[in-house]
Amino acid sequence: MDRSAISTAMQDYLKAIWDLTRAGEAAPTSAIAERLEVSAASVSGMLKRLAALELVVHEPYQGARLTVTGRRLALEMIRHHRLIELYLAEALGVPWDRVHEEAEKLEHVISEDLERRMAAHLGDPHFDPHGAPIPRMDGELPPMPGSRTLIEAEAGSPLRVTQVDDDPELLRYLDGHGIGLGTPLEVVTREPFGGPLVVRLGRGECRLGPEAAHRIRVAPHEPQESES
Amino acid sequence: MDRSAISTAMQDYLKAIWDLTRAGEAAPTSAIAERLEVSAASVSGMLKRLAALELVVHEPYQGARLTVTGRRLALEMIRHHRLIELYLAEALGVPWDRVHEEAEKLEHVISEDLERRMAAHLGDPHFDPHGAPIPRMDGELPPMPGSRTLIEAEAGSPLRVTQVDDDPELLRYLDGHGIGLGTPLEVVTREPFGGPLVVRLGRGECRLGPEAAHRIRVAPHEPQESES
DNA sequence: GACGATATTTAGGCACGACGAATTTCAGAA
DNA sequence: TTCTGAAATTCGTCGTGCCTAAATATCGTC
Ligand SMILES: [Mn+2]
Ligand SMILES: [Mn+2]
Ligand SMILES: [Mn+2]
Ligand SMILES: [Mn+2]
Repeated sequence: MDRSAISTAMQDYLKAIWDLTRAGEAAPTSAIAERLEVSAASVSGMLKRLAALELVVHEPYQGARLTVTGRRLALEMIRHHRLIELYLAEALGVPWDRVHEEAEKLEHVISEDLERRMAAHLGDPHFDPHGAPIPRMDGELPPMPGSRTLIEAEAGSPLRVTQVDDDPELLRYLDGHGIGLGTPLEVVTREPFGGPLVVRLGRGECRLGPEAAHRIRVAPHEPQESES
Repeated sequence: MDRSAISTAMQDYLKAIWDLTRAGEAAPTSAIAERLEVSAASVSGMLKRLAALELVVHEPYQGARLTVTGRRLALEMIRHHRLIELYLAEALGVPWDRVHEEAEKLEHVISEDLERRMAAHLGDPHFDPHGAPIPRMDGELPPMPGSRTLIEAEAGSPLRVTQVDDDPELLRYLDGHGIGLGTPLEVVTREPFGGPLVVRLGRGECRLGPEAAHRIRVAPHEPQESES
């Protein structure tokens, strides 16, 4: 079973299910429907087809999980997606808020040869422009740095940005505040009741809404590890 | 009318019609069918749809021509195709016998922004890896060097290869003989009755079948124009 | 004016994926 | 346990898109 045997819509379903099952639980029909912006009826129908192909296990009313083959195909698409995002950003200077949309189309049509050439050109990278890990060719994910959401981070210790959400609007918002991957920062105060987070950035400070802070992951910053 | 309004199959029909009408005559249904490997009935049906969209003019039983809009869309796809071919060859080292297949899929999904970035990266090139002209953004074709088929070339004068056919098999054959774009050569003798062509290449000679020679275009070689 | 080549129309098929409405199942509250 | 609302599934249908074989029509030529 290789990807030419399934449609691009199926490939997108597999990606969504992979993501929704990260935490270990089966992916509910409604969650898949919301993610892909289709009706629940459409999802039920597709799950049946994917189950017939043995790409998912579908326990009716209990959600869906990927089979080994389904996961392989999902990770292949995710590898394509993230490699393409990084390639576009690095080689062609596409800004990080536009790479996702482009990759969403290209991921389904590049050949395995092109995938390998892009990876080689980039030095077999481990992370995409948003800090998400790029699955290896063998289907393994590179180890992630221990990280937490900016919401969960304790105030007063040095942090650096390790990952941000895909959403173009968020990315442009972060650009406007000078926040990118690797940016060192520190939580100054967290206002209660969903108030903004005050963050120190270099010498300045800025306020981030909790919606944004929830979509930024940070890890402890080790200043002695800086280079150049 | 922009390309997102038509399917990739329609885009491929427009490309085929553009190519078949190069010589000025309308494209016969059967020629389109052969080119795209579909039945004549399919072509008649598609021509009707394309005519309804005012992308072709279809005089029944008299073949099809592109309208101004149809030509614009065809040339946009051809520009994508040839730019992608060159980009893959130059930036990623994809051999010239594989770029066509890859471009055939990518041409339909890249954004206009990506098209511009690739072109800029390549310095707004005029020719693809096979020597075919790359339509400009405004839809004009760059001037071609005066050239003729190797079959038609007179023996005994210095020539250089300016264009070759897309066909992967031919391209690998040429690779095997050390023939590429720009290669200087000279026709030594032409055997009659469809016999092979004897060609001098550097200090060696080689024989080319007429099928191959027909698909290679050459122009007079000007030795004084060599650089480096 | 008939013939063979070419093209079109007709009628139907198939893959794909989506949807609304009706129905079924589940899980938690009463 | 029974009820009930949320979640999921099934059912019937639609729509797009493209293709084909067979029947029919047209064209150019002899
Ligand atoms: Mn992405
Ligand atoms: Mn996709
Ligand atoms: Mn080509
Ligand atoms: Mn194509």
